[in-house]
Amino acid sequence: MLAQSGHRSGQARRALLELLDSQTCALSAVEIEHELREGNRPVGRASIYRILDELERLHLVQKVQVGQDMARYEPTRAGDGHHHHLVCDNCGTITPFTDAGLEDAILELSRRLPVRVAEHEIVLHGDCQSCAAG
Amino acid sequence: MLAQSGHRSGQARRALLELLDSQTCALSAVEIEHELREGNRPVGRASIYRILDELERLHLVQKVQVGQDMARYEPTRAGDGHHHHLVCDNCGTITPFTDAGLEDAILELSRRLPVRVAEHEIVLHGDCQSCAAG
DNA sequence: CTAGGTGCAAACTGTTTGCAACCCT
DNA sequence: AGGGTTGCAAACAGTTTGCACCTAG
Repeated sequence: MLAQSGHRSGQARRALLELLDSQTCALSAVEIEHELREGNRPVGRASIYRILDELERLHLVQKVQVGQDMARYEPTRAGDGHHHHLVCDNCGTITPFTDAGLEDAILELSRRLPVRVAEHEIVLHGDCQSCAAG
Repeated sequence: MLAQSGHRSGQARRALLELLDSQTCALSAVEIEHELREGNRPVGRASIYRILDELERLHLVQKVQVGQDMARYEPTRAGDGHHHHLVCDNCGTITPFTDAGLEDAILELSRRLPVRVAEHEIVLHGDCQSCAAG
């Protein structure tokens, strides 16, 4: 965890990084606060937002606006972890997925556009498996 | 404007629909309120949100979470109006774009996934033309 | 020792809700 | 006339900020 980009360690920061690293999909700030409290590493709300903001600037986490309510954050892993989200409009469940064809299309599109595309975020809306079945 | 899905007309609703129809890209609730006030058709904040919520349920407008702050709304036109958004991380400008390859990829992906995909939303992050140039 | 990190509580902002007045039909 | 519709203001939730304390280096 090379957050040595001119930053100190600090317990809150460490706890948050460990939590994020153990997660596979996006977490909201509230969920993070709750998880940390459960794990006996309580961290103030303010610190959570401040740290996440910092990590985002360092491109270590990405803020994703899946769903319609609160923001979610997830670590930007090297590529094997790259995925997108399917949100169930019925129950709100968020499911990650990957698709090579989609990535190719975006790559090609990026070349066509007269801008520098740094990140992309894809959100599919629909009914998740359990809701579609019911 | 066939909002006759069991709903009445009302001036606020009419004014909002007319405004949305004249726009080409997504508007935020605050922008909508401002625009309506400018056009001498002031509509209460609450009504704006209520109407937008209703229109979304009727699939006449789509709520898009572009950027990181407030929600934006735009009419769901038959297909010619379908587009996605590129948001400049530097100045916040939002630019619409379309890409057939992307749509194809999503269509194919939808078939592969074990869920019913109703809508999709793609947001590219990067630097817009003016920011990249500066 | 001291600059940066942290927690608390108050301030902010976008969104929602309660309620009384209003106006299409 | 009557129920959906609207506006106002207060309530909410997530996020941000001010400030005093603390801790890593």
